[in-house]
Amino acid sequence: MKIATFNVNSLRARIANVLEWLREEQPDVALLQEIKCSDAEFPRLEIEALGYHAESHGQKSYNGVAILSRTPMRIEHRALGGGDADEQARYLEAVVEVPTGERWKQLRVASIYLPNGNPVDSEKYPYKLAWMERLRSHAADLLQLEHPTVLGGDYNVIPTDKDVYDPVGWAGDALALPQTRAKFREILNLGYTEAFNLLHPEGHRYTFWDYQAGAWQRDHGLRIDHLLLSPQAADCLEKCDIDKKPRAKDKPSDHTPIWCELKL
DNA sequence: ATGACAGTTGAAAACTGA
Repeated sequence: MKIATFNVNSLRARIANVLEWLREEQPDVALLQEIKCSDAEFPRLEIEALGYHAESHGQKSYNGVAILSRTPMRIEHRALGGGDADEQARYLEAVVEVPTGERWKQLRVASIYLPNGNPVDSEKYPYKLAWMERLRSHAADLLQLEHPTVLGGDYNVIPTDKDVYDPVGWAGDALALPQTRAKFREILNLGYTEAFNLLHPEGHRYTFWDYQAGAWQRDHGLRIDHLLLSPQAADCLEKCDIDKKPRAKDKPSDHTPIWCELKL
């Protein structure tokens, strides 16, 4: 069972890259962020032609998340609680049916596009922290189910200094501030395992490289896309890795996919 | 010190992103 997350930076602008990635890597579940299109504009036919069920929580121009699954799924939530005035499409949660030999199991997944929060002296940073608290609260509720759950996506959080090429230069950024990291740890401390860090604690492995200033060529990257596993999912974790190939292709997203393999 | 890159909107230049 391969679950991948990929911030595509516009699904319509990236459709060729995304379809090629799906064909080459064959994830069973793909969590997409920054699709930047409404549900009506979602390129459903091309994706379904590759054998995926597709659900989206889209928005015109900005944000937008989606879940692709090879097997049937049902949507559980289209937003986090506690955000009545929040119009931004940043959350989608589904339960996926997983064939495991003689019987089917269920895996809960969420596609998360956590706010960036810059500039930190604007209203955007408190919005980020409030959104993280809403996520923490919901993540706590999900643990009570005691089911395998993967909360994956673009967290816009650099968890530690080993997850950024220039820790000093980024210390005051919304992605790295102590408050941001502490809120992220609060979620982990509920009982979630950050899959990549568990299997690759060495650090300096990135999922994002800015388009500017030759960041990709110089490996000036950030690790901000994460897969958080409930205890029941972490028990099944076999592999986790960052797939740098899509970032090296023509017209790439500035993010690259990260995936994990679960043996449910 | 500044801008550098890419996408969206909408038809130029502003806004957003990380």
